[in-house]
Amino acid sequence: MASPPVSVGRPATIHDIAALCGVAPSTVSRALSTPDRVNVRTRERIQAAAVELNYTPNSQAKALSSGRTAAVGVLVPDITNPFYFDLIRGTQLQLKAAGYTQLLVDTEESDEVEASTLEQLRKSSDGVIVAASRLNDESLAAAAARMPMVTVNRDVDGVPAVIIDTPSAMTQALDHLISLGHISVAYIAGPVVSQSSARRWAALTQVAEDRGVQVRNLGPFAPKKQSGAAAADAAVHSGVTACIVFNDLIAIGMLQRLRERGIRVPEDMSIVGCDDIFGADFCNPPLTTLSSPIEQAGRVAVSMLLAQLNPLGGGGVRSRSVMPTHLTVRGSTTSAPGN
Amino acid sequence: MASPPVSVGRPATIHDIAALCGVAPSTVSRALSTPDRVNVRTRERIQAAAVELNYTPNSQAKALSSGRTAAVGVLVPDITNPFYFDLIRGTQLQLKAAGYTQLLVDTEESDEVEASTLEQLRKSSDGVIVAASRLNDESLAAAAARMPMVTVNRDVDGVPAVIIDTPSAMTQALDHLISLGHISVAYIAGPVVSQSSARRWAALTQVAEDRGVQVRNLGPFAPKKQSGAAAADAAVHSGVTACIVFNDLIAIGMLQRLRERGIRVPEDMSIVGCDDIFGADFCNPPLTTLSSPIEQAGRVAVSMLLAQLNPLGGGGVRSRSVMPTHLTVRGSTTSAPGN
DNA sequence: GTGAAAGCGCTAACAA
DNA sequence: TTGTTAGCGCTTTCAC
Repeated sequence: MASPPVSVGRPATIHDIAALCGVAPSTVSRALSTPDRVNVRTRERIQAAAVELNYTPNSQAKALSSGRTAAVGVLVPDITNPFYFDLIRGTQLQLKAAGYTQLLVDTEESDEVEASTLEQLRKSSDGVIVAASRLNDESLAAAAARMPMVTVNRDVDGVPAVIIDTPSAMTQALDHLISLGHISVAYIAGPVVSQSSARRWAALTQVAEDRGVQVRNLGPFAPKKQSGAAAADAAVHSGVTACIVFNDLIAIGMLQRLRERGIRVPEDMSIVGCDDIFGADFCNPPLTTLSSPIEQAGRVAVSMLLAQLNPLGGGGVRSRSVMPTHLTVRGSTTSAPGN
Repeated sequence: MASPPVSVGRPATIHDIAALCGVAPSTVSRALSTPDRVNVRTRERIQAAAVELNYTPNSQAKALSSGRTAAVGVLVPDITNPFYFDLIRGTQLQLKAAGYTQLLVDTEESDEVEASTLEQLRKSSDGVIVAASRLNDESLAAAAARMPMVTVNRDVDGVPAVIIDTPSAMTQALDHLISLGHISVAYIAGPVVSQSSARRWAALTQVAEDRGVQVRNLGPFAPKKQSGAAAADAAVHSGVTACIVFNDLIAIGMLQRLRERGIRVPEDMSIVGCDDIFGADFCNPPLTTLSSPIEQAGRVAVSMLLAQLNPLGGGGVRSRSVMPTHLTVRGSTTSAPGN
């Protein structure tokens, strides 16, 4: 690589290019952003000059005058929850491909942080993707009315969403347990503000009724591995022989606790998690769980958001996208105790 | 909360406030950013009006005129590597506390992506934190000369850095293995472009020489769990009885492979990882590994960067910060085979 | 202590 | 096709 002939001073602007080419700055602007609206020869001169001067557009200036920031906010409640890695990677890849910058924010499971972040992002981004929002429906709908938004794992009227196919998931999980002979099952609930958790419980009770088995609700528990101990104790105390757990973080914590207490999984207690996070395949014992294409969910969310931003012809804007789920069975399989 | 008396139209600007208060826009600007340069009474009127109009400064405009973006880029090679969760959370918390926005980018283990990201961030951020850079020393130093930078786990002349205390880490790991009777140890190397890996190997050979034991270098391996299978096979084939592994991701992969092959850990082979990532405590068997305060490393990196940005009085700018390490021993402990 | 005015770098009418 | 002219919302001299 030849050393670039850059004047080491301040970064080049369209004015520098304009001067070098003997044209007006606006022509440079056009040549660079709408090339077909400019004479081929001048365009090429300008593009060459841009390269020579090592020009990079100033995104702030662009944003200020155009009103578009080319940035998208991505809000997750807890960045240390592995569930969000794949989601984040999905959004990041898709956003980058579309020329957008991702502004990732960890809202720390707090509705206040989430609300203030959204307010701030209203000006500094073109739209947001909100995963597992902790806001109530009203606040979320209000925020969505003020800025382009796509939610993930959260269904609110009028807000485009990517969600997991919960009914199918719960059906697969419960049927699996039933096939092992379980008739008394607990649902280990997540945070009360988690719509995912509520949806899972609702779906589960429905299937349970249909199948004629007992399910009981235990919790709520924070979506952390540490919560697993309390959850495990509660499950054991309740006398159930199997648990469907809000997420794998809690489920893995339960596995650890049960092992400490000498309760064997799955011989004495069956556990089914949700999400198939990093770790679910190598914990001890390996965790049976509900898997979904999360990275793809991230990409879909981005596509839906960009469709809102650039409503060019073709199909309308999808308002709801349901990701498939399947049960991943791991470890040894045993009948329910007493069978 | 009373419903805000906001005109639902476009967001308020300092002009709106100025009009409402009968002062000049510049006075509003001063009242809001340098309050002491404004008469107490006008200041209070202005601040009240700002609240009433639900004013939020436009960060783009601020950036354009002031040259400061109040944003900091954070680059990691692979966002799905749990090692970076804690780091990212550390940077995020500290940045938010200081009023900065975090721009997180996954550089996908690619030096090109990293370089172009840095170039782009030069204009759109006030500085960057680069974790485990895949750039060569020259490029990285050049980039650091163009913009405020702090590296994590990467030591380059003239670039402020937060690093792990590698010599101590390797000493602890090797001494632990020696105390179990091992005399033939392999180092499972990470990517060739990883300075961390090189540093660990260098430190390890030094300690090994001092202690009079054999260490051999196996690899390189990609820092992914999938690489663990090849690494495990290589280790077994090499005849060593213990491995010190570049990172926990690979180490966990090795655990899985060894278990498949019926090779017991630690009875037949001892494994020591690095990083103590999510999963190291609940994998099977639990992983003995080297732990460091990674979230704190993130916070320290931010502090060092902000010190560069606001070189106000007090101490000078720290150019190097070394995080402590300790060995976390997990699982059963057994003597080396043959002892 | 406050106002007027000149930009920051770019886009977007509107003319030419 | 290209140039001219206004701004986008804010900071920052420089006067008053």
